Amino acid sequence: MNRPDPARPPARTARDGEVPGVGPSPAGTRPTRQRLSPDERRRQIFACAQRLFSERRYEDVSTTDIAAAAGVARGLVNHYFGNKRGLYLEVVRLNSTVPALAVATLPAGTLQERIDASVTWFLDTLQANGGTWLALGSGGMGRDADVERILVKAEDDSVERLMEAMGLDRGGAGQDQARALLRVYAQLARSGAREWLLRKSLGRGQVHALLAGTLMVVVREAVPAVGV
Amino acid sequence: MNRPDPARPPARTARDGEVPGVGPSPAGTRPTRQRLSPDERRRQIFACAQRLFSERRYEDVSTTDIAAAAGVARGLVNHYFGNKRGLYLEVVRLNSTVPALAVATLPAGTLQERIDASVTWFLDTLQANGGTWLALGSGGMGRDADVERILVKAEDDSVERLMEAMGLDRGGAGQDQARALLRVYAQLARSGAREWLLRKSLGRGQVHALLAGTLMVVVREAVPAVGV
DNA sequence: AGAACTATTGACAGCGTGTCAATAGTTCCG
DNA sequence: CGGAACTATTGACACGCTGTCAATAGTTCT
Repeated sequence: MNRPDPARPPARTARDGEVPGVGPSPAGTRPTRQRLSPDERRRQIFACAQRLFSERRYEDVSTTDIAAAAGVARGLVNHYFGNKRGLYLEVVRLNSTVPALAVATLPAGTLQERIDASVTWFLDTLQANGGTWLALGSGGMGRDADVERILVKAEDDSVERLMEAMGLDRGGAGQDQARALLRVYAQLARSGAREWLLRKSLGRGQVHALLAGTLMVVVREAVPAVGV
Repeated sequence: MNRPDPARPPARTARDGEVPGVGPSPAGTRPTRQRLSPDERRRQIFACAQRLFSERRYEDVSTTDIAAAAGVARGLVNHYFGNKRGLYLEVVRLNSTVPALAVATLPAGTLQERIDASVTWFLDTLQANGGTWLALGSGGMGRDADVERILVKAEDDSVERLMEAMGLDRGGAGQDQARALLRVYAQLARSGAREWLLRKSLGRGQVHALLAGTLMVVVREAVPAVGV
C-alpha cells in the first residue's frame, strides 16, 4: 500500500476558486459545471498550483490536488499546461522575478555614494517584498537543471542593471569578468539578506555595511579589468 | 499512457555491481541469485543510487531503475532504505561534506596572513575535489526543506572551523553575529569558486583577491561585536 | 545431513500521470 | 427563436511507480 506521508495534508475537496456570490449548492442539486474563458481558467488553475507548490514539495503535490483546489477535473490541468512539470516551471518562472540589485536611475556622485544608494534600494525592495523571493533561492522549491536555467537568467538580468549602475558597462574588454564578479556579489547579497530577513541573525545596518563593503571590493577589482 | 520523458534514458537492465570475474551467464541458464552481506549490498545499492541521482532529477529516477542498476529486486531497495526519499536524503548527506573553509591548523601571524592561508587552502581543496561539491549547491539535485537542513548543517560545521581559524571563537557576546557574517561569506566563497571552476569566468587570482578582500571586511565587522 | 537463520524475491494493492473520446455550456446564424 | 457549430470540460482508460509482505533460497551452525 502507498503509505501516506504523514507530513502530507489530506487531499482537498473544497473549491478554491469559488465564485463569491455562489454559495455551496444545496445538497442534491449537482453544481452545474461552470465554463470560463480559457484565460481566466488558466489563471485560476495557475494560482492554485502556485499556492500548493509553495506549501509542499514538488513530488508531494499531485495534479489531483491542484485540480481539486481549483474545483476542476484533473484532465483540465493537463489540457492547459501539458504536464505537471510544465506547470511547475511556469510557477518558478513567475516567482523568479528578481528585485533589482540596483536603482534604475543612477545617481551621480562618488562611487561610495552610488554603492550606498544601490544597497539601500536593494534592501528596501526586499523588505517590501517580504521574503517571498528569498524563500525561492533555497526554500521549499525543488531545483534542477531547468529550474536553474530560469534562475540564472533572472540573475543575469539583475546583474546587467547593476553593471549600468556601477558604470561598468562602458569599458572595453574585461566586461565579462566584471559581470562574473557581480554575479558572485549577487549571491552574497541574497545570502546576506536571508540572514537579515529570514534568520534574523543580523541587523539591517550590518548587512548594509557588509554588502557595501564587498561591493566596493568587487568594483575596485573589476575596474582595472574594464579599464575605466 | 504515461508518455516517457524524452530526456529520460531507457531503463537500464544491465547490472552495475557485476562481480568482475563473473561474466554474464550463458543464455538459458538463470544467473543464480547471489547473496551478499547486508553491508556490502547496502553499499552497492547506495553507489548505484548516488550515480543515478547525480545524472537525473529525483522524480525521474525510479526505484525500479536503481534496483535494475544494482541487478537486484526492487523490494530490496525498500528493505534497506525504507523508502526512496530516505535513500535520496542519505545520498545528499554524504555528498554535502563541505571542504572546510579554513585550515585545521591555524598559522600564527597577522590577520591578513591567516586570511590568505585560509583562502589558499580552501581553493586548493576545491581544485583537488574537482567540482563535485560545487555541483551540489545548485546543480542537478533537488532541494527542499529536509535537504536544506542537511546542507545548512554541513555549512554550519564549516563555519565553526572558520571561526576558530579567524580567532573569533574566544570573544564573549556577539559570536552569533560573527557566525552569521561568516555564513554569508561562505555563500560568497561557494559562488566565487563556481565562477572559477565551473563557469571559468574568473581566474584563481581574482577569486582569491575577492574572497580575501571580503573576508577582511567580514572579520573587521565581526571583531567589534565579538569584542576582541 | 538437517535445522535455523536471513538475504532476496515476486506478486499485490493503490495512487499518480497523461491521453482521448464523449459531454455539455456558449455562440453564431437562419 | 431554434438548431448547428464550436469548444471548454469531463470521466474513464492504460500504465508506471511505490511500499508491503509472505514465500523462497542461499548460508551457517550443529
